[in-house]
Amino acid sequence: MTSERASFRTIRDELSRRIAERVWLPGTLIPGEEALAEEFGAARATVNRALQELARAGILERKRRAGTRVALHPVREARFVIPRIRQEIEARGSEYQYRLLSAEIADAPEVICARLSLLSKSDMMHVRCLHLADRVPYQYEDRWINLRTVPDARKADFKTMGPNEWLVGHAPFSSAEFIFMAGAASADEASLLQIREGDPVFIGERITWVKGEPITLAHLVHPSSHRMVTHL
Amino acid sequence: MTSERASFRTIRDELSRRIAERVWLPGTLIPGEEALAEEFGAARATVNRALQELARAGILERKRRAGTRVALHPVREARFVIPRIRQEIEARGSEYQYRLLSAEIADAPEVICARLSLLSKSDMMHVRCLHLADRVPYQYEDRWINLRTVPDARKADFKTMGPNEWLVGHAPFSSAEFIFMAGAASADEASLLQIREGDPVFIGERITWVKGEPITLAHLVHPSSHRMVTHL
DNA sequence: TATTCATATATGTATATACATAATTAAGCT
DNA sequence: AGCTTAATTATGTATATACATATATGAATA
Repeated sequence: MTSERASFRTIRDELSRRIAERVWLPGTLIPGEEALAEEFGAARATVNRALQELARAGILERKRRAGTRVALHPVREARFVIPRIRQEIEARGSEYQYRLLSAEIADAPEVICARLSLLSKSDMMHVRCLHLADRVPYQYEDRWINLRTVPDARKADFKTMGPNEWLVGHAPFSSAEFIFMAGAASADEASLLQIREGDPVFIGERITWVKGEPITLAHLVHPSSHRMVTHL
Repeated sequence: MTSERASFRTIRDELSRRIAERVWLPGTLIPGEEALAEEFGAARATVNRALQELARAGILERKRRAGTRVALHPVREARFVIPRIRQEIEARGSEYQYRLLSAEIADAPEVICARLSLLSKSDMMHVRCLHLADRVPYQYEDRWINLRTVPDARKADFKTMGPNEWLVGHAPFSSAEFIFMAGAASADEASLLQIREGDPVFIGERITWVKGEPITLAHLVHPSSHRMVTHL
């Protein structure tokens, strides 16, 4: 059809186009891999790769023996980059600043333990800090670190480097949970973020694990001017 | 090594483990495809597939000639499902209810046009509606639909079906932008969501396009009890 | 020293082939 | 009819091979 060389990208994009432009309506059974391979003058493996990518993106549904059809209820997914505060701020062309508020070994409250599925309250490090963009408060971070899984954190110096940045280099995670929500600023948060108590704030919570063991729980508070943007 | 059959999953998981457990530290140059293929007793293509998946997940960085290394600054991404309100509510075991507030053809205000990069204010459909979970307000939706790209929307009956649901079936999108933020409830929003004016709300904005043409802009407002949860 | 160029090399992709696996359909049996 | 079993079929995966392509490296050159 196209004079171009067959490529899984070409095929993927063409199929994607047919779906977007409703040549193939949702629910339609599309031709099999063999047929498409012939149509595009490509090998079945090449078509397979294209189809797998589209299935992974959620716009196709594939089943053995039954064939491939255009997703009827496309459970589509979007991605967002897991923000790393320094990069996020510097990428906007702003100057990044960091201020440590407190860092101490302390017993974690009930709530925190429960969130991390920890039985013991002890061996926890509590870090509170502030991230600024162009000298304006950008994010208030309240973090608990599990010293059982990351004992090195005892020796970490959080005066110059944020716990996030430190953890990235010392304790990679294998799984994570992210929660985003809106809330009202507490008195503490308000004074730190230079807003008024009760003002809306954008809150991100992040829990990370390695091999099922909880590493850290971060509670991240932004003033309501913050926007989390992502594309598909 | 393993007595199992070689498989790109086995290889992927094993490499993933080595990275998570810091056998290979960030920045390390890992063995080439040939070497890994030999180690796992698999073909290079199989190793390649495993490596490509890990690279796509952001934990490996690959460059031709230079080889593959463990990402130094893992720009990791997480995914979230693009919420479809009815499914979201029913998945929680709640009863979904829908209430149309208004649907009319109207000129869009400056702001809306700008967001959609539209020159003309006209040919727009403005829909406002409310989604409830177990009879409690769950989301207030304020949506503009571009009738130039989706003329069928004139004939759509938004009394029984939300515009989101209708659009899913009639105008698939090829690209989208999502914005999440916190805000304060306006008087209108407050009375609809049964909260007080000024209370924090979680706001999602969604713009979709087909082939570069804007389809719709949705402004979605949740009470602050709402949580957007996602895993990695 | 700096620049250009050729070369080597690791990854990227395409292909034919083969077999595995899930799931539907048909056949056979009670 | 109801059940079990076998054949069929589309996708899933693995492999050997071949060539494409980006790029690091060192050699040749200005």
